Amino acid sequence: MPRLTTELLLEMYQAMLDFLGPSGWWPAQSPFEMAVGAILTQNTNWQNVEKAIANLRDHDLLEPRRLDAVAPEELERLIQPSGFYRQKARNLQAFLDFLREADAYDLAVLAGWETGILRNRLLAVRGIGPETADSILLYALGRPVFVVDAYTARICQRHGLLPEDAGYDELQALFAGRLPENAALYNEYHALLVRVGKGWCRKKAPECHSCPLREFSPSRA
DNA sequence: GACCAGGCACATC
DNA sequence: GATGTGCATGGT
Repeated sequence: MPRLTTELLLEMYQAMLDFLGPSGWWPAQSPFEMAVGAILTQNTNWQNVEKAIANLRDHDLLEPRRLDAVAPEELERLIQPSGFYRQKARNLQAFLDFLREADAYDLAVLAGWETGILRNRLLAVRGIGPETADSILLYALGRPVFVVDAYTARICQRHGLLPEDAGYDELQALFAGRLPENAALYNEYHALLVRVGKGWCRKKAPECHSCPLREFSPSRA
């Protein structure tokens, strides 16, 4: 197993960035829209999420107070294309409950919260687990929190960067413990990992020969 | 028609 | 604490 250093992680980052260019994540017009997208994209293709977001936008509902006033059946209908729509309607409502109770319909209010406290509060919301909480913290709120997902795990496993049984927290610590605490870096790093995962490090038929990370293999290190 | 997608909650052992 | 299962749509 290669020794995992800050230098190696930054080399991987640069290799992906050189090859793919900046990602421009997260595609959204407001922090609230990003948070909604983070909930809707759980185990779901982003294309389907875009349809649900477009429905909400068409009804001028990408705003906490108005979305909070929508009937559950109507919310289910609008987000139906994103799949798991009954679950996700409940989850969105739970998130809106949190915002209302925190007096944070204006998400800028959350700027006054310490990151660890806020993360725990998000994790207490039904439907928000580690990845969704961290996505909201990083992409919607600009906190330096490294987001881990299925692609991150797969890439790390394929490249022998960690034991196969590593969990979310270990995976996160692998990056966060070695990289400078920088939200912009974490943002782009995660986005690049997802793009590499989609493009090359697929479950079936991986395209390792042309992968931007092909030089970072266990055999080389 | 099977497989996959930027997870999570809940039940069970 | 680990493992299994339901949730649901749309693209490949």
